[in-house]
Amino acid sequence: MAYEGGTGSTRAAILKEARRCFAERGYEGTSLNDIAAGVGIRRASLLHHFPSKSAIYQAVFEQALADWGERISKSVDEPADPEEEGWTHVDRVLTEAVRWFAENRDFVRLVRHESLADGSHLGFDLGEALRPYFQRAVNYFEREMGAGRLRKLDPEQLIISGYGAVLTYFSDEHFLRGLLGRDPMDEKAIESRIQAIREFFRAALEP
Amino acid sequence: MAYEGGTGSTRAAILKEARRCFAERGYEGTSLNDIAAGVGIRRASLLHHFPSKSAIYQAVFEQALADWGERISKSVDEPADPEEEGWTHVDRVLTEAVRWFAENRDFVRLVRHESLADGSHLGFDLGEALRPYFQRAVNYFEREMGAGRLRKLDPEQLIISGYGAVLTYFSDEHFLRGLLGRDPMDEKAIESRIQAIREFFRAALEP
DNA sequence: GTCTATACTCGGATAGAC
DNA sequence: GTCTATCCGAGTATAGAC
Repeated sequence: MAYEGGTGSTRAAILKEARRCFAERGYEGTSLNDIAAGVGIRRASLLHHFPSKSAIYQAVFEQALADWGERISKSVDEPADPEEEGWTHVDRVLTEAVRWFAENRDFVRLVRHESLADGSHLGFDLGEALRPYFQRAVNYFEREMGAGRLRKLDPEQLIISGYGAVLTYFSDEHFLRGLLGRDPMDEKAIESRIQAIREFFRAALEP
Repeated sequence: MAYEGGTGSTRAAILKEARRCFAERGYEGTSLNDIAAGVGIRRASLLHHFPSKSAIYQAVFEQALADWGERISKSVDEPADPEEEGWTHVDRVLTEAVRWFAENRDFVRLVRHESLADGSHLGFDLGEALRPYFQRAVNYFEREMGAGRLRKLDPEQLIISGYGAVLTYFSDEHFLRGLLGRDPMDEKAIESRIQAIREFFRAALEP
């Protein structure tokens, strides 16, 4: 749990703006001036709240991963018709996940920048940190495929493919705008994307 | 066509090393010192061959896109059993493409860094530059799906999904190593990946 | 074509006044 | 907690000798 002293609001504002900047331009592409300007304070004042640039980066990730963990718990554990199984269950979790990514593009771009880098700015390994979630998903698919409720495919490879197919759309906005010649992030486009992902995975997974 | 004067070999060495560096650490993460050290000359000497850092970056992309165009022509036009159609054709082109990406990971990482960025370092829009290839693929899928030789899905969305699923594996090496707990790029792992991609798309596309 | 030397800018970080 | 002032290193780019 992060320390919350006196005026936590400045710290929160810094984290918010830093997340935006790091997501947009990556670690090297973001300067303390960029963050400070967004918050409305001076560069030196940032370093009253955090000891260094990389400390800000790490704090942004701690918060982002906490949000992610909370969201996972909600979607996978909590509600859910208990008889929900096979494709119906996958479809619901997938759809909720895609909607969350669409609404949290900063998170997606942050993760993608870090995945593409060599991890030297983050104090820990992002892949290792996400491995428990990954393993849980692998176990789920193994069970459902073994029971014949989903088509038999390699679960690890399936999840990696899904990860790439889903996250790329929301991370590479500028590229897709050029490729498609239209705005890939307006409401209608995002809804089309969600439906396309659902149909694609249904075609691949329904036995 | 790029100018080739007297000692083209230094220029070529610079481009080769620059491609490696930009692919590994992106535009901001690469310094002229990094490139110069790899070539075995001094920073100032780079600027005898290219007017600026961004000019080197642009030249790297020109060359990379030329390689890409050449490769596309070979695989799509040239050989091919003329009666090859439907999934059989897609499978061959897909497999050849994935193998090429596996062997040209610098190209993949270069493209992904640029896709994730806002395009301000490149003199042109990468998405627009690739649009003709994209349109050609879209037209192909429309034809085959219309003829009932492939399952009907949205062609644009399908290609974007494939783009994300295929390229992510070869760009996010460090992340995948942490996620899987093993080397995702050894020969066996890559062969498994290729087979998994083929099976996944076969499941989704075979009518 | 490559080098050294240098100019200039920017980024991260610290010291100390208010 | 925020500021100004300052230090230091790294980065891009240029000038000019060899």
